[in-house]
Amino acid sequence: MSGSDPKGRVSPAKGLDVPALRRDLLDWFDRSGRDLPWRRRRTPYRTWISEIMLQQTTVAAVQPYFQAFLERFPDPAALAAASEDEVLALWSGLGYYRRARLLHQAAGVVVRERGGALPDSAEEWASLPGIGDYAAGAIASMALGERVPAVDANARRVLLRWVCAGPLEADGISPRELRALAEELVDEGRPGDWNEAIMDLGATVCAARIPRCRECPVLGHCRAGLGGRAEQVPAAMPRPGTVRIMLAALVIRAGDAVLLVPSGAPRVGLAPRGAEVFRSDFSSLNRGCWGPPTTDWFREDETVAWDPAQVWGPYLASLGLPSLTAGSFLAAGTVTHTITRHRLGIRVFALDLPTGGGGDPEFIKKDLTGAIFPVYPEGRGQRAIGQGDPVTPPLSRMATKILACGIKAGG
DNA sequence: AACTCGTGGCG
DNA sequence: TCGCCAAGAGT
Repeated sequence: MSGSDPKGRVSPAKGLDVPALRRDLLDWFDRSGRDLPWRRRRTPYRTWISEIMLQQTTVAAVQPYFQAFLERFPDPAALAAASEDEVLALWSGLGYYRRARLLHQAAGVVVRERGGALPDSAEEWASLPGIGDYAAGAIASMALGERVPAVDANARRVLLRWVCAGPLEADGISPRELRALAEELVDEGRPGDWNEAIMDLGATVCAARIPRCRECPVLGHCRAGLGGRAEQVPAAMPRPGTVRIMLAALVIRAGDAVLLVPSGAPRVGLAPRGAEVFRSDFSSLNRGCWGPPTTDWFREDETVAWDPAQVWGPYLASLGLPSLTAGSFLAAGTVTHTITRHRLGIRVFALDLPTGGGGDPEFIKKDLTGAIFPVYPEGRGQRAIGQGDPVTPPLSRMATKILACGIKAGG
């Protein structure tokens, strides 16, 4: 099954006409490659930021974040000098917040241990936090011209389709063999363009579902495509099923301020009767981001009643707030949100505290070691909730949804 | 080595 | 509505 090069060594190229394949794909890339912000001006730093943001994230979602991030942090020194909170605030809504924390850590390493100079080889890049084999290869090839592959899910799918007629064959190819194939194929003169071309092909033509083989510039080189079995390669990996979860969140407002607590803070609020705790440790979820206080996550059936006074009463009493009746709470509605495989139903309650008395924001801040931030009602000045305000802690999208629900219901 | 970590879009 | 997918890395 393996081809051989002119010196007779076994080659992993599996009979591909490598020169013709390179020419056909790069010609297509020159004609049809995507025009993306990080390609307009190629620098190692810009490539680094874009590659981290693009992990498991669509191009459309990344674009506005990329622009704002580079404006605020134009170089590694600026990024390293910022607080983690500020980095996370610019990441808010993008998801996978660990990426932002590792990026910030890596900038610190670059400044402290390398005098601010970014690595100049894939091997050195791979030693930085948050940089794996893929990102190291992508940055080194695209921004430094090093002849290394960048094997992400796109490249893996494209290469397997080229050399395998069906899913069983693809299943027989080890990660080592795939890596060897990828290394052999990288164009000597244009390694970065080659890697980008494979990813563009995978994103726009050689898609995971419903590949558009009739539009493919390299169909003639593709065993799976020529056999009409591209969609079956590689075989889908089994995934854990989704889990339905319920929780409640409390939006405590005092004037134009809202109470926020760190995402890893202990949950507050009692379990509704009949609900089974699914998860109570959130130390690794949305780490570094803030949001309104919430309960644990519960499994429940439809009959469970969430009485806000019962759920939140003891918590509020522990803060020394005056006793509150059920009428003090506003049932703001239910928000749905998905976090990886968890489908959340969030019952949002709002509670207005009188300002100027025992329940003013400073009082809350002191007793909860939480933070407060101003609320901007929807439509006023076109500002999202808390976004862009220097006192605003980083928020996850989940927190933003909860706040929007509570604020909207409150008028 | 399986599991975790966010979010939005699409068929 | 729902499952699948997207420029992965760390543990």
